[in-house]
Amino acid sequence: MSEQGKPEQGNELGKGQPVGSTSERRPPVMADVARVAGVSHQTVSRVLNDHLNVRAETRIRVLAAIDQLGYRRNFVARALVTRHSRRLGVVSFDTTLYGPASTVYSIEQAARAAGYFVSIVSLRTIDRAGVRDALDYLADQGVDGIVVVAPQRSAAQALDDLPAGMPVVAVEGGHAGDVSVVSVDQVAGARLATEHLLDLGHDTVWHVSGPSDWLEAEGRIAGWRDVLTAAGRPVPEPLDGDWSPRSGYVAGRRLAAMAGDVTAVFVANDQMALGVLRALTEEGIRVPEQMSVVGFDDIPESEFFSPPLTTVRQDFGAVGRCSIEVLLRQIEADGPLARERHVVPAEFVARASASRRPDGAVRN
Amino acid sequence: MSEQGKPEQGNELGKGQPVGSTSERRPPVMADVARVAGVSHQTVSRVLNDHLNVRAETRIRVLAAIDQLGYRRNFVARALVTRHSRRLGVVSFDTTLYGPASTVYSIEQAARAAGYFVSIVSLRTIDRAGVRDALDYLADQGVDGIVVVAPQRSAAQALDDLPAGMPVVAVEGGHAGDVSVVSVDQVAGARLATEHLLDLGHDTVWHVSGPSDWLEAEGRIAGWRDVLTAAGRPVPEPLDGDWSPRSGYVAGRRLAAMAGDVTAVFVANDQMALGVLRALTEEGIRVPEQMSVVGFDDIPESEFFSPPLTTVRQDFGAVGRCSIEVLLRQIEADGPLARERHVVPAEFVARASASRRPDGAVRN
DNA sequence: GAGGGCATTGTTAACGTTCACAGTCTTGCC
DNA sequence: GGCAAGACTGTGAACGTTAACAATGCCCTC
Repeated sequence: MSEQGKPEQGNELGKGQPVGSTSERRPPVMADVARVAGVSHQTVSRVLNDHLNVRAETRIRVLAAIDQLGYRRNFVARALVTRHSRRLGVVSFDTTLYGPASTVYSIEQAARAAGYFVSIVSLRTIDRAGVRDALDYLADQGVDGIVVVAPQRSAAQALDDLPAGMPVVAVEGGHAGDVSVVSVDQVAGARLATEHLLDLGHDTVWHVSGPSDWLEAEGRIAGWRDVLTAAGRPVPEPLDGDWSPRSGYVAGRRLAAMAGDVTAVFVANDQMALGVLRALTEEGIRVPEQMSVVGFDDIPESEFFSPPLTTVRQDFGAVGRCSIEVLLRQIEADGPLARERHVVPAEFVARASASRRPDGAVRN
Repeated sequence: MSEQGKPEQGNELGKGQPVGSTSERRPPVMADVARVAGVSHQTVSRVLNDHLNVRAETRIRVLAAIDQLGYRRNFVARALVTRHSRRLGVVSFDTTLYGPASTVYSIEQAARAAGYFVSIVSLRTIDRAGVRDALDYLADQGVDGIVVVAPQRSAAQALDDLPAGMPVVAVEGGHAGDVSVVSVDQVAGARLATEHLLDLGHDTVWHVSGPSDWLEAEGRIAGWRDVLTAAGRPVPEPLDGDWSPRSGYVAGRRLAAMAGDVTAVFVANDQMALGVLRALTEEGIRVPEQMSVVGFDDIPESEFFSPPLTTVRQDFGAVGRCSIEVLLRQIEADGPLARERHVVPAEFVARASASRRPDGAVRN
């Protein structure tokens, strides 16, 4: 603002930016390179795209000209004519949470390794319209394909009305209509947790669940219930949470009030498990001596909870990599492929927060 | 793969996708709309861009045609001619960490609210070349501006050689050469934490620091050291960590071994503080009765640590919003502006992990 | 040495939009 | 009724790349 009369983008810091023969200030284009190299712009294009049938000597001359002019290819123009932007879209919900953040991270890594860029839309609230809008925006922006991290039922439904012909992969998207899906085996993971607790001699296992709209929450409930039912144990009413530590704390207070009756809890994620642990500690209930707690996710903190949390690990990295593989296959096929379903196994992680049923507990 | 002879993108699910008069399968373009509305393509463009001087009746006819054909504007073609993509780039390091994840999230929200899309590059490792490459890639992709979440010294240095003429804002970027910077006041935050502990009667305060390359770690050390020095207290050698709970745990073991001498610790982030708490718990050292612990960040979990963690809150949302404001100002000015510096204040959050100096402690 | 094939290069036309300018049609005023 | 100003609309040319095809030169074979 205090400069000499608004330099009007003529910033001539000696940035070493080479200029062509003409005194243009606009960045050089293919035609400029062609002129310098003494070839046609098409030959420049061929060199850039690694076409065969370019004489080695010509290639060298072109590369030299590119170097001399500091030429950089204009991807926008390229995208216009090829109809491919080499960009992928990602729609996700609250990328602040550990799970989505990790998934998106590995998606980005995998995409970039394959030469694709990633545009992100993070949704604050989840509803069908919001997801649909995000998909439309991304389609308008010309992405070649979209990964939808759609862990809610309502988000998964929005996949029914996606832009025609757009390659899409749903992560944690449940049995969404036509689209391919990559997800962690929530049901099996929940089974592992519940079986572990039963194996330790507990009569039954209580459950603090995630929000009812979430498919993951649903899967974890299903696995937990399956095991209890199969073992002929009573199935207590789940206490609902919303993934937050606070909601776990609230549930923990209620569990504490039932201590003696309750000896084992499977909590649907580690953050809520932290809240449960806190509530139990406050009420003077020792974990695992009086009550066993198992979480889900294996966030980096879990190992250092008091006590270290027994939990179920999700391999978010594998989920991200797999989803990109599937998506790129669709994009490269350039036509509808049979829908794929991939399930990444969950892994049980035993630590110190679950142990044998306390002797004093009443067997009913 | 098992379909009838490769439908070749002719998926005729009755998607309600309206088609033009011709039997083209390609999406309609402006010229198609113009034909249907009986106007020129330029008039369609004017309607779309809210130009004045379009008769109301004409506008209605054009909008009707757009609706009928299901026309969607091609942003790539638009970007080619306008030289503006309405897309921003974000370069960040390990978006799995709470701080970067929150910052990137709020950047994305703010950008989208302003009508911009966001392309992300997450760096796995930080070095000058990596950051420079990321900047170049994004510039090639035609973003209108870039936010660099550059909390490391080496990343901040890479800002010295960024693409000429590209608007850039550094988040947590320290005193990076020419570019505008938005950051949280790390030094003041660390002061608050340290002063609080001194106010509680502790003779001095130990410190578990972040990795030395990080500017944030440096700022927190500076604030901590300032306060101790100003108060004439001994300044213990900081124990280094790497932000991870595990490194906090390791530091915590060492602190536990010195219990009695050490009565107060300021830990550079909440995750490491968790590790410290765990180590102290294992060694039977009660917090805060025997040792006070203060963290930094106020992650959602902190409130539910045992004991709930006294810490310093960073308003990542404000940082993200502010950085987008600054960046958009630069972009809209379309020329170099005076560099800006914005500092977001940190907020002290008192909980239960810090208390008065234990009586038994030796005053040296 | 003629002809076919291949390697190599050039020419022209898209891609779908916006910009610059040139028209045409109103409208109001004298 | 004529005229000018302004409202409205159309025409042609970019933007920078790739695709499609044509053209050239060379080598090898017969």
